Amino acid sequence: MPELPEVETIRRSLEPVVVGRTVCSVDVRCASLRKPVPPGLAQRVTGRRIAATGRRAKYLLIEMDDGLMWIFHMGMSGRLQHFPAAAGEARAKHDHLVVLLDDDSTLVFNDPRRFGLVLLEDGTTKSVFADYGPEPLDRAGFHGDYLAGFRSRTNRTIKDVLMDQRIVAGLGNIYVNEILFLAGVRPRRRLRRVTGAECERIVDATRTIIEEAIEHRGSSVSDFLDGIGRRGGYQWRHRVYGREGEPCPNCGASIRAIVVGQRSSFYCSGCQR
DNA sequence: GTAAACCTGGCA
DNA sequence: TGCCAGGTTTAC
Repeated sequence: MPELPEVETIRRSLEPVVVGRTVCSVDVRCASLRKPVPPGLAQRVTGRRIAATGRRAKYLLIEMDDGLMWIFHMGMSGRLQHFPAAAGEARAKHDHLVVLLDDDSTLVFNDPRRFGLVLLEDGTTKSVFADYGPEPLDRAGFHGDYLAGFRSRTNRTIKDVLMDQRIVAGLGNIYVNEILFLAGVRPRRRLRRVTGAECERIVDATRTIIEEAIEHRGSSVSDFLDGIGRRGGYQWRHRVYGREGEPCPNCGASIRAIVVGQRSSFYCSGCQR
């Protein structure tokens, strides 16, 4: 589910209802996610106040008032959702973490497939973000020359490169398909064969698509919900993702589906070279 | 590089 | 019943 726009949407929806709240308790109902939930997590956050929310790549950050960073990754099927006091009692299947706040509301991490992650960072160990590339919306870090600079270092496809979190952090399968359509570049093209001008176009398209997607509060392809249970709206605006056989919005040709790097890819053979 | 692995659920 | 899914890591 959540790529950068979805995680940012979750963050924005949670911020007004969780910042300033104090954690009363944490019920870890299932600790076996992609990695085990850190032992002692409940003890370390209970009694602490939530100072801020943040996001890095596809990770949601909850900053505690003692500087401890509480980090969530949604994997493919994770949700982080806030429930007002009255609604807090009903527990659903796959509710792995239930956080009780001091206004009797709850923050619940639910993840059927358990590909998600819950982490704590206090600055004493190597951060999960240590090897991560720039944010796609960071003009200073992610620009045409930066992308072009990888051309001589790799023989990978442009799609594979854009999905690599060490090169640019936060893009996933949906948005890379959309970006490459807007930039007019086929997903199977090798980065080394992509021109400098095309690198610029790809960076521009990235900005356009990601900003649009955030504006529309992310894509609910099957079941994405934000932090207060709302669906996103960007799925209705996908130009190619999931649209095999439908007409290209530009030229009307039939959208094709192929597999690139084991992931479904969609493109228009008329508009993308 | 490429495939398989980790899981569950939904759909044809 | 089999295949597919927004992600990431690990093993040939």
